[in-house]
Amino acid sequence: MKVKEVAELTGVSVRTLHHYDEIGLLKPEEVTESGYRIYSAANLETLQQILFFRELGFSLGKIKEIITDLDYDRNEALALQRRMLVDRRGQLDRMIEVIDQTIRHYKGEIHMSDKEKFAGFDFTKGNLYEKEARQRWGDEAVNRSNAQLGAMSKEEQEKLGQEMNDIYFKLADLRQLPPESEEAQAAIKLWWEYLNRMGSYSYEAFKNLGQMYVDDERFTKNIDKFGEGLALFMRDAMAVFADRAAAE
Amino acid sequence: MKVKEVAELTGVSVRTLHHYDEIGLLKPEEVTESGYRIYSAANLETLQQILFFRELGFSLGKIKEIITDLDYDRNEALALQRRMLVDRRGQLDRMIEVIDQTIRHYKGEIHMSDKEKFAGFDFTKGNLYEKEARQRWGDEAVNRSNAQLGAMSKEEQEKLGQEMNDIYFKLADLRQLPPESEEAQAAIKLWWEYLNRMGSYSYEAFKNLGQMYVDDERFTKNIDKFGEGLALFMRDAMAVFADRAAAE
DNA sequence: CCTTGACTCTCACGTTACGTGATCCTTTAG
DNA sequence: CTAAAGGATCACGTAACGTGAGAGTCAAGG
Repeated sequence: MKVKEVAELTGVSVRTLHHYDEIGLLKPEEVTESGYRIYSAANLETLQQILFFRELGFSLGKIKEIITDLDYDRNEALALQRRMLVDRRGQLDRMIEVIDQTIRHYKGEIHMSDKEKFAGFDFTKGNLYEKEARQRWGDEAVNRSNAQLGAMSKEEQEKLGQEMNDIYFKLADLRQLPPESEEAQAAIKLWWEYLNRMGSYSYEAFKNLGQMYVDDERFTKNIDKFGEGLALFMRDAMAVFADRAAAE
Repeated sequence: MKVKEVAELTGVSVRTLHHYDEIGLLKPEEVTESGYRIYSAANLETLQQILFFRELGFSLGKIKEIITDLDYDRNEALALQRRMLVDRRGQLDRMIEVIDQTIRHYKGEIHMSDKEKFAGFDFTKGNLYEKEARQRWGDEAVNRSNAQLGAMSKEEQEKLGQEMNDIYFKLADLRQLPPESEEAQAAIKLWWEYLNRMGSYSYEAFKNLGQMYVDDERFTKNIDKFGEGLALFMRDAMAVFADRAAAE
């Protein structure tokens, strides 16, 4: 397929395709000797991936990193994109809620604080890659959770995925603070509660899981995509949390 | 409130506030003699509006046009924003659907055409202002439709609003073509069908409605916000459509 | 009163992701 | 074989801020 065809099929401009070629994000499978770009079916699939990530607010640079990642897995990516889209939808829901409130506010039916008026705008802009360690939790007793997940409704699954995202983001935001700080501990408590909804953990297991986040580089790598040093931070916070809880 | 306070409350950066001041989009209520920007509660409400429109993809220039419009009505704007957010959510739903399909496609469970793979990406990017003439249709027999609307479920209402939007956008895209062209007629047919779901029209009434779009400047103004000359284009296309249909 | 740290201001250049011609070459349909 | 349509490559333009740099301001504490 030539540029215009691709452009019309996908809705992006020809210039955009040129641009993506220039920056090495999407190089056409073939270039004729006259210089024409020819795109293959595989190219189209890559483009689809690119567009999904772009819609999710990733910079082209990040997208390039992601899709040229050596162990990039399309299926994993799709699952991730799905969760993020569901997240986005949830955000929109909240914004719609805010609008409804605002309308009622102007009607004098209710009162809204300034904070509430902007509650819909907490864009998780720090676009961070996920790739979710959960799939890789073949080690710990976490495979149970997958079985559980299977038994859950789609809605419940989405809710959980969203929640997990939120917790990671929250933790990433706090990672400069000392792990024993109140905020950190409050956030890590959410993580504890989250995990325990997936299958029960002992304080020991929780602490060990944290240790694994830094010992096993697969975990480290994935977690740190939410923010440099997050794995380390989580390990420390989880240890503090477990120790304190056990001492009670 | 000073800049940082506003920034933290609303989630925008200080630089962004500076920028909005620079381009005259949001001037602080007051500036101290030392040059500090002081924002009022009214400023915050304006900012909320700005952020909603921004989230909906409007350029800052457009937003400025909109909110400095003399007969700008906050309540109308909120209603409009709500509809557009619902639209966006619908788009996300479609994208999620596409992802689900794609996943199944890779699993080999189903087949997807290239077209289907990009079905979620028809971003109605031509960000155009609506303000919806419907509210102003006190003239024609269209008040009936409002009564009907009242009897409809929220979901149905949203669906209709979305559909209307889509039709306007489509027509705006085609407005350079001759009104009797196939595409134009196909699009105007959608409009005919849409209206007839709201209450039945004679071909005569339909044609007259089109004429009104250019005669009554309130209509013209509102319609043309979807694109310069759209009202004129619609009148012509509607006339052709009505004449042809009546001739059958 | 004075210092200090947290804010604030104004340039002013940098960045991202393309848009928009201008100019020139290829390809394809009649 | 000759347009018209599509493609290519510069190269500059734009939108919406980000990111220091350098300098003034303000409230709290010593």
